Amino acid sequence: MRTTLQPGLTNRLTKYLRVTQQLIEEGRDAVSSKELGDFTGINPVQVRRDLNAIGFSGTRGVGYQAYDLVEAVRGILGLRQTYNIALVGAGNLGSAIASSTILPKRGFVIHDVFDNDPQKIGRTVGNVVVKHIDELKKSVAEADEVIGIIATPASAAQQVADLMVEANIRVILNYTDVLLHVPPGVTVHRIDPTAQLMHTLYYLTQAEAEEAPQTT
Amino acid sequence: MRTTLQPGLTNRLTKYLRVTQQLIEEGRDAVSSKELGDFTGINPVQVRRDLNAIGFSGTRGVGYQAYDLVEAVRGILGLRQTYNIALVGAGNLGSAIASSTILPKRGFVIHDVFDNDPQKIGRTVGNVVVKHIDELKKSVAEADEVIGIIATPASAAQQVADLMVEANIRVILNYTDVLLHVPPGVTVHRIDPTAQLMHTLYYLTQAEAEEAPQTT
DNA sequence: TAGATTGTTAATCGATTAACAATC
DNA sequence: TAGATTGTTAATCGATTAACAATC
Repeated sequence: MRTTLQPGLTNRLTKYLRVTQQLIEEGRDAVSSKELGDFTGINPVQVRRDLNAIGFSGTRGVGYQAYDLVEAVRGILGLRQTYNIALVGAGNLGSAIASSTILPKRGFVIHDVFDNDPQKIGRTVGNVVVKHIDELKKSVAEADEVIGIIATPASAAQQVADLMVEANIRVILNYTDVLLHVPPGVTVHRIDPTAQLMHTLYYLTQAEAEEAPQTT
Repeated sequence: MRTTLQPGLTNRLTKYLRVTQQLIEEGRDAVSSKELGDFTGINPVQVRRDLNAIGFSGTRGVGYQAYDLVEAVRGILGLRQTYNIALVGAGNLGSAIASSTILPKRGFVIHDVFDNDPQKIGRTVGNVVVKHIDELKKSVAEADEVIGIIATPASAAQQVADLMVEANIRVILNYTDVLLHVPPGVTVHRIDPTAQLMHTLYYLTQAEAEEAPQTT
């Protein structure tokens, strides 16, 4: 019965979701389209149209009920389940990711951590005991993991990606700056802040204080 | 003489830049609009139009000369200079960021690292000696830093942001999931992979294997 | 009541798609 | 030559902007 939503719309919905969740943590009850626009860089009229499009109404003069909004969007995006994640790399970066609450708060669980350094196998990062990378395929199958995170040195990234693809991982978060080559059907997201920096600095230096919303 | 380019265009140019730089590292000489499109999620026709718009031409049947493309885009975006960065937080995440080559490769130098933990002051992360957070304002002024990175626990993020604003930092990279409140003129970029994950998972589960380009 | 904010329309603008000639 | 890819036009689609009535 549910129709597939447009990419643009789902993309924006995820942004409203994260901002609203954070505002709730600050103790907020209602949120306006203007606020959502400010924090996401999306036009407030577009925000209202989007919420309308998913059948969610606000109150004139007040805004949208924050908690209900979160629930509505989670339902529509099919985000009521949790997802297990396989993390490769137990160095500083991997440890930071495994210990952070950002992912678990949104329904993502770092279920397994892998490394190839014998010194690190058996140690605990976050709540998880580090396993040898050779066990990746087996663990991924057992825990039904579709998401993999690469937090290794750049030199190992493609090799790890290959292992993940072979293990049937469908979404890869790549924290290195290597351009991973993967077959169609596997999605790679590169976590690299420099694009945003470059874009912002262009406006800072060239246009001196133009627009520059608090993006993503 | 130089006109300010459209936000959409500069945003896309930064993506072409990073992809092309990486392809050069792989030893590539030429790059096609189709490849740039695949790795950035941008339509190849748009890629060609954009490169045309900045006066950069390719060779039919071959593609665009990679090195020249990088130089052209860097020139247009005003990215020939380097920028000093103030990083706050010398834990796992801060250490990982300070040791990574991603930023220096693109002209961003982690010039100062700060923490408030006496145990960490004086230690070296990356190539930098950790200073006490109280020295932030002075160091930022001395090294002319306009970019700040927050890699602290979430509970300290807003406080650090306030210090950065006071020190005249103009662009903040926020690795926590706190929604920072900053005055107009200061841009915040939140590094949070969950929006991308949620978007991709929607298509993976609802629409089973629709589009899903290698974004960013 | 007055202020704030939603809901909605119309106009404009920017991006995507399709199609194809030009040319390396 | 044949294949690949650029350069460019026209049509469509989606997002932004402006403007304002409705209503809490």
